[in-house]
Amino acid sequence: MPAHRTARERARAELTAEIKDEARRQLADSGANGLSLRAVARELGMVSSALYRYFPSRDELLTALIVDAYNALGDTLDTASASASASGGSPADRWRAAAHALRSWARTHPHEYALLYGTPVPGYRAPDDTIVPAGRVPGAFLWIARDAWHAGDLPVNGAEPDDTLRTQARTIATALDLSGLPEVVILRAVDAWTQLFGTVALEFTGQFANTLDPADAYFARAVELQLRTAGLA
Amino acid sequence: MPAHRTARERARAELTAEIKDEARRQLADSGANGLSLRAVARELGMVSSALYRYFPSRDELLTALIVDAYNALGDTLDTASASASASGGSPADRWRAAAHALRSWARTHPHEYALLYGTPVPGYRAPDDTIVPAGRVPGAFLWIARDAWHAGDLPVNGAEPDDTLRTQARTIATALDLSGLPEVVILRAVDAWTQLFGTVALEFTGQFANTLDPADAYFARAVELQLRTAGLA
DNA sequence: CGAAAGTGAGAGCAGTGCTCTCGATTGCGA
DNA sequence: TCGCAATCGAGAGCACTGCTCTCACTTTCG
Repeated sequence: MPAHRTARERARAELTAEIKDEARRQLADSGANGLSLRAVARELGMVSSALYRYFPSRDELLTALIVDAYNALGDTLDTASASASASGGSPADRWRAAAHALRSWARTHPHEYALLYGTPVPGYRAPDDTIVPAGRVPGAFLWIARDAWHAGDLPVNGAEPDDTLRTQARTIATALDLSGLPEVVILRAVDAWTQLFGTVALEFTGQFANTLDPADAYFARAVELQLRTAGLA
Repeated sequence: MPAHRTARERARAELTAEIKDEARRQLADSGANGLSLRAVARELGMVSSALYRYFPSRDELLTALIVDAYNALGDTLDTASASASASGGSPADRWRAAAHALRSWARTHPHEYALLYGTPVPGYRAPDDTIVPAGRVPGAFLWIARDAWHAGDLPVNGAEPDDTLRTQARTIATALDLSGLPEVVILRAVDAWTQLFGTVALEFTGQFANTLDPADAYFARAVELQLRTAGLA
């Protein structure tokens, strides 16, 4: 990012960032439904119509926030995974660290988590700019399996998938840079990711209320099951 | 439901039902965000303020729809499970039937599914009237495990849970009428339910797009994994 | 029969997303 | 350096929302 040339461009970039910051702030304490363009503008001391020079619609603003949130979550997971690795942890330890980081992020950023994995608000749309950052989240976990495989720590077993699943596994492999991994290994890692996601999603939507309520113990147990599913333990 | 006494009571019950029907219709093609009290009233030929005689707020209307949706989903799962059982299916077959029924319901009722398992919109609320019907959904699956256990089809193995998990498992047991089941069996069934939910949720929120896109094959595979997790296969 | 409760209509408040017009400012090419 | 064009903020306005309050009318029940 080079120094912005004209004063206008600099001002525009700054204001765009300020708008996103204020929007993130409102998102954090009112949720996506409560995010109001007018309120953002008000808080920034400008009039609402001026905001449309920067974001053509409320949905575009939300999309920008979604991309940022995916990246923030991706960074969090990468950091957790990397630091577990740096301190001599096994692939299983990395998975544990990343899994707990995911749960923790969801709990500390509920509205952003909801933005990513909650209701796809309007009529089913998946803006193209979101799919790459979105992939970083499962990626953080699949990459652990990849590294374990390359280190020879991962057994190849389990039923051979059929053709459909094989080609879909290959699609995942190319999208997430998992070349060389056998399809079975990929699919088992996906299975484990699915389990992890399910646990977090159930807790998040309150389905554990009154039963598994402080879900710490169950989550820890679920992570161990994920490790067995993925072949990491 | 006895014949309603006064004409007023009858009219009230009918109108309440009509409001919910119209609201459900709007929900089905606009989503929860698009549900407008005024539009419902307009469609019913009444004025918006009159609607508040029947539902004190938009949220109350939504809560009523949520309860109905939980029950509709619960009925669907029960039916699938029961008919698999009636045609001589094993517990595993019942789980398969119910699991596919769950996915199918989610796909055919996306907005209602989103209402149940999507963003908990405002600031974390779980109206008490929803928690019993909500329990029917995991219940439909845990009851399959319970029946299999009583039929002696379910092995008891796996690591013994610690105290926290034991008592939480017992809470689930009393809430869902699973008396007699060992905690390990309950927890393994919960694990399987978590996996199932995760698979549906990931597909639903579009996380499989461009990778596991027609998710039929992967879902079938995931169900088999659930059966092994629960000990049903 | 008459009071009390229930009901619908209408106006109104405060808020929303978004559009359009109108000056003012800025930037770039001639 | 000057002038035109692009960009920008402000303001008014449209069509909508949830919700409240008042007022008249009807039903119910003591």
